[in-house]
Amino acid sequence: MSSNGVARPVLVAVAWPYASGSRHLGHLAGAYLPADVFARFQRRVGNRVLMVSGSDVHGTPITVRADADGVTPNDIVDRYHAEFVDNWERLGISWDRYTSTGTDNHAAVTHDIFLRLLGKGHIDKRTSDQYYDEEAERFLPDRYIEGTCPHCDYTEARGDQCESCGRTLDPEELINPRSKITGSEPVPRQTEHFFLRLSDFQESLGDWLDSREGWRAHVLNFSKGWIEEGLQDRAITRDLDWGIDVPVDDLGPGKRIYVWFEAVIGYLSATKEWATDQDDPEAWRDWWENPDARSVYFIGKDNIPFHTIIWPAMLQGYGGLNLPTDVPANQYVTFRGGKASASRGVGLTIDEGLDLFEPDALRYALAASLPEQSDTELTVNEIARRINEELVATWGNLVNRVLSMVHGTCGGVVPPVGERARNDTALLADVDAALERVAAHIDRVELRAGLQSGMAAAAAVNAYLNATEPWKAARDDPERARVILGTALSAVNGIRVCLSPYLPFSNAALDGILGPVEGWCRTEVEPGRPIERPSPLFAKVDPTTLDGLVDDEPG
RNA sequence: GGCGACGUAGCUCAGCUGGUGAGAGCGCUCGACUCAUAAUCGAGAGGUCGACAGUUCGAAUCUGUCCGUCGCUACCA
Repeated sequence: MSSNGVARPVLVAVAWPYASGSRHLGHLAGAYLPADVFARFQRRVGNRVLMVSGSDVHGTPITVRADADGVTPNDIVDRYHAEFVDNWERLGISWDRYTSTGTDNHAAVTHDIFLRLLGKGHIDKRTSDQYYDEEAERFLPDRYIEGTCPHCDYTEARGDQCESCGRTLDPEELINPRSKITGSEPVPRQTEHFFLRLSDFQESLGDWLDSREGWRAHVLNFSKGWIEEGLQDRAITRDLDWGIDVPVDDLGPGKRIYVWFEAVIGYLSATKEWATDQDDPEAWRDWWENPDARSVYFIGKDNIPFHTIIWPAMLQGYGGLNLPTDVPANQYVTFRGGKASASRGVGLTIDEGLDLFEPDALRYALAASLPEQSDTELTVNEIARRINEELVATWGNLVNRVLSMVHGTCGGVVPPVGERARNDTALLADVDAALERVAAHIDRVELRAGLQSGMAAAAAVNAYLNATEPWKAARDDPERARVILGTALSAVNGIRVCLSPYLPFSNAALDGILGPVEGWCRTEVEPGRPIERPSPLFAKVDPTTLDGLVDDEPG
């Protein structure tokens, strides 16, 4: 909420997962989990949150994958879109709209932006030489050309990169190039493509970036680096038949809009799709045209230039739409020192993670390890350690110990508040301070620190219980025991609000036990409310079930 | 090759524009407690802040070189 307490529109824009394969825990920690924590917090403090994303279904890698599997691109897309939707469901990622770039609406919005930029002269048409497959009668994207790598003599090198030595290539460098489609030798031929004139925005983007405050240093550094090197105009069409068609027909067939030009437009088109679905087609404007609106883009660091350069350039060129308020890109989660990659079998896919751990437990472990400042090394054992030694031991156990005592010594009901002593009110003041600390951290997208502050409050309640020893008071001074336990219960009820953006499932369970809490505050649990014998909020992970898993195998 | 980072206690990480004797969590040691998922709480041990050189009254923090790791390099997204 804004400082004057007025609800503010907050657009939570989240990287569009690419439907070419399973997403892994690195993606989850990089974008989806932080976005969800942030969105849940913003909703709870009363802001008007719209959290949008969808599956990115176009582009060359998907056609390559389809060819390799002997199926259509649609088959690939349908398979992984369904998997993603299932992932989000199981993880409790609270989308307001999760769609895909394959909708008519998205194509229409993309065309609108393309045509506006074309009309304003920010898109122009250029001629270049490109390899052409005469047998297939089509131009070839770099990835569809294979040949021998000039650096390492690997014979299966692709036109964009050699997978053997890892160097990036231009297709002209390949020795004995051949078409991946027909095997014939491709020949250079003139082709036309549309270019986004990024150079038009060199100065305005530089000024904009210079005026950003509170952005992460690595995000700003990287973006300014692009500006300093000089922005190059960039082709935004490709020789492909899988993608959004070009809304002007003077390029001929076999051309599509480049995925990255249209994928970022998804943030806008998904918002419009949501509005239409609300029977309020103009509602999207509140997040895109209202100067008080905030837009926060959750992405991994590999997507930085698309969100801090290209998309802002498109928005500036289009005119009248809000540029990103912040792009708190995360670094990488690494496994065995390398970037997680489902395709190379490094790290766990989201599916695999969910098969091993409860959703809240997995969310906790990842949130505690978010790569906000630097790459963070993760292993399955580290996840289990976070769950067992931190989540279960400090928080899960606290809830269980308090509920058990209330059940056992207060006649199975929440005791009246009674007369609280100084140490009681001091504890509650600590919890209230924690609520403010956590809120400040989450609002600045310092999610690790926010979680840590919440856990510190839980540890303070444990210390309070050790000091006040209600189990002894229950024998000597039952009235005092009831006051202590009522105090502890109130503290728990505040802390679970601190943790609710991170742990939605267990928070919902506590809604059932303690009654729901609205807003970002600590409330007293209603006296007289029955408390049954509790069962643990989280199960401990048995480490022996993890033996021989992914990160113990050669990577 | 070029660009951007990173290398801080056993592990995972904080340390903003240089300045009270270098931090957190976990692990470890010792102690307390026994309500609680053998959970909790307290105390303690443990670091030449990658190496070397420099700037400075003073550097983990600035500069340079080197070593190591990683990412990006605009047709992967």
